[in-house]
Amino acid sequence: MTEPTRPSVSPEAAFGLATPYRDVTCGELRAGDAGREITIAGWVHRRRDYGGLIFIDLRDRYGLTQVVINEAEAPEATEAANRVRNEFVLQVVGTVARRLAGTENAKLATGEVEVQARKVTILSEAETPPFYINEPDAPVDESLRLRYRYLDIRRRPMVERLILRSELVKAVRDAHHRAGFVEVETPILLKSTPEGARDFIVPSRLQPGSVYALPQSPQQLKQLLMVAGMDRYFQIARCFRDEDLRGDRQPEFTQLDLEMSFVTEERVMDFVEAMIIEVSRAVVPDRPIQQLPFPRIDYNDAMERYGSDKPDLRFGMELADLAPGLAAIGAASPESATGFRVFDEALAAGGRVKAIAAPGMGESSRSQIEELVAFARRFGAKGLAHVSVQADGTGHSPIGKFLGEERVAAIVKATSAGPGDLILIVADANHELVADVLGRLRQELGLRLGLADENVLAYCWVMHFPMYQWEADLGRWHATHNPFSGVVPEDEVLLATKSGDPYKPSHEDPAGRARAMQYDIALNGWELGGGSVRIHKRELLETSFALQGYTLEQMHERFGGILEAFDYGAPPHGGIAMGIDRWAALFSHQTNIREVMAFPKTQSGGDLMLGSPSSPDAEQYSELGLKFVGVETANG
RNA sequence: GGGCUCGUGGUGUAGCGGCCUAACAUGCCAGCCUGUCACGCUGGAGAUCGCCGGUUCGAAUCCGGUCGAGCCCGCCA
Repeated sequence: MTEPTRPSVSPEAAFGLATPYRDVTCGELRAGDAGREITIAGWVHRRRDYGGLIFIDLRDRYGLTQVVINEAEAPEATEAANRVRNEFVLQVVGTVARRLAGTENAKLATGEVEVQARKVTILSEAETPPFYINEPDAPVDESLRLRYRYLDIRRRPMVERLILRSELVKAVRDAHHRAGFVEVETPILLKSTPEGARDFIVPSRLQPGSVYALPQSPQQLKQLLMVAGMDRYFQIARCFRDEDLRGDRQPEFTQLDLEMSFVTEERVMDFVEAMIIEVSRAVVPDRPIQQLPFPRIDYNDAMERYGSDKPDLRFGMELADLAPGLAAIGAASPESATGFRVFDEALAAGGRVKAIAAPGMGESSRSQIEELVAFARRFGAKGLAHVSVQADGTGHSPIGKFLGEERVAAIVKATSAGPGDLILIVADANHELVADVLGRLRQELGLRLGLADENVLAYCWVMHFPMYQWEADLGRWHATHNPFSGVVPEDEVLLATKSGDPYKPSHEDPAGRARAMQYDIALNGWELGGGSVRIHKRELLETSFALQGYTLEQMHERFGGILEAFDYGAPPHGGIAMGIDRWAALFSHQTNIREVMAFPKTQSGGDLMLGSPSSPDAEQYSELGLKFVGVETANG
């Protein structure tokens, strides 16, 4: 205590919003405050000048308060107010008064009162802003918003989204602390982690020629924390991936990362589900959760029924398999099973013929259908057949002449389509392609047709992903999600190759049928997160890595730390990572995560406000032992 | 790496071969106005149409390139 005479300040005062510049914020005055002498500060939202009487709407993040300056009563304040323009920062001293009867503004929370100014001080002047800050609905060019992000954030919608995000993170932290989790920070300067995406690299000055990698996720570290006995860890972690951007992908983003020891799949999912419910109710209490407990769907079922591993369950429009109905009718001719060659070929090659029924689209014009065909082709479909269901329930189709009435009727029946619906059919030898194209069509049309209630939160689990996908060009298995994911216990025996040597994998290995203890959480058609129970036994991990084509040396180079740690007593453990940006975006009814990030990057990875990335200066180059050798281009 | 869309006063848009000496709204500036809240009224300033090149008698308008933003495919969970 160097200042023993300094009076102590109460926490109420220290925590309060009052400051030497203001007694109240712009959002809190009510009728009951009438008569108070106050000082208030904020930005000029709008100014209305009557000559002799000036109204100023003063704004801060808490709200808007009307200030009145009456020339007859406050000539000096009027002089200042005459100079005031939009976005000036003011301090106003005055009296809170009820507004004259009939002049209240019901649109404002503070609309019953106004501040009658005695003194107006200009704390800061302002240029005319490059876009409207006081009109939340005015369209603004994206690059202007990003270049002047500090002005964009003054706008109400951004304020609300950033506050919502803050509440989301707070609710997440509260839930985890209550469940005994410890929040541990992990390094940003890290070693390359085997996630599959490109790393961001940071050159080392102390060890020239060496680099750090920014974490794609704290995956290995959280497993090490389990070995370390932390038991329950979580982190709101910044992650980095050097891949091309999308509306739902930024080069740096935030994950809720968590890991638990001595758990099964069930136990992790139980906690995560309860946590999600609690967070949802805390942050968006008005939005109903469609189904509790969350539906749990096997990966294979999700692909069969929705054509997606992140199905939007807010609407039906499930994929229907047309093959059984067509087969029941028998061959159309000795040469053709269905009468339509495209279907015949897909089925003969072991592929699929599947369809969805788009409600009310039966009257679609030729060009509207063409647009759907183009959509399907973009995702690899060779074509898109359609059947429109007539008022009498019969199907009408350009391919009807090949299929015949009976088969068209079978298609209508298989899709449960009704009058006025449009059935869209994809046939291909590749069953994954059929699912993918129809899944994308389903999602697109579900949104276009307004089938998805925008208010509903439809969470669901997707489980039992295949452990591996075959990479034909590399001749090896590749972990579908995380290379540490454990295998479903009864499938452990499948972690083998036909050849018997795990280093000689082939497409026909039993490993291809093994299911992972892997679970994804989807929300309204977005992948919100994914996790797994990990392999904690070293031998099993080595087998799994071998199947993925890693030799022992490669294994040690990339995963040496964790392999060694596993020799010192690793508990069974599992966890999950969830996209905080996506969650906040979905809570805010946004389709782009930029809208819930304070300072996002453009699609080309730049920051228009600060001008990053930028060239290092000469000194930085030499300190780091780096030299720019140019970029290879097509024409040299 | 590729496809598509956009780029016109401060902002948002219109104009899409000559009628453009570029229109509208809003903002901005000045004046008037004592109860508005997207205040109102009057007047004024403000863009050579992202940039470079080409086609043409003539280009904001057509073509090519380039830069920037967005959406998407590939990529990425």
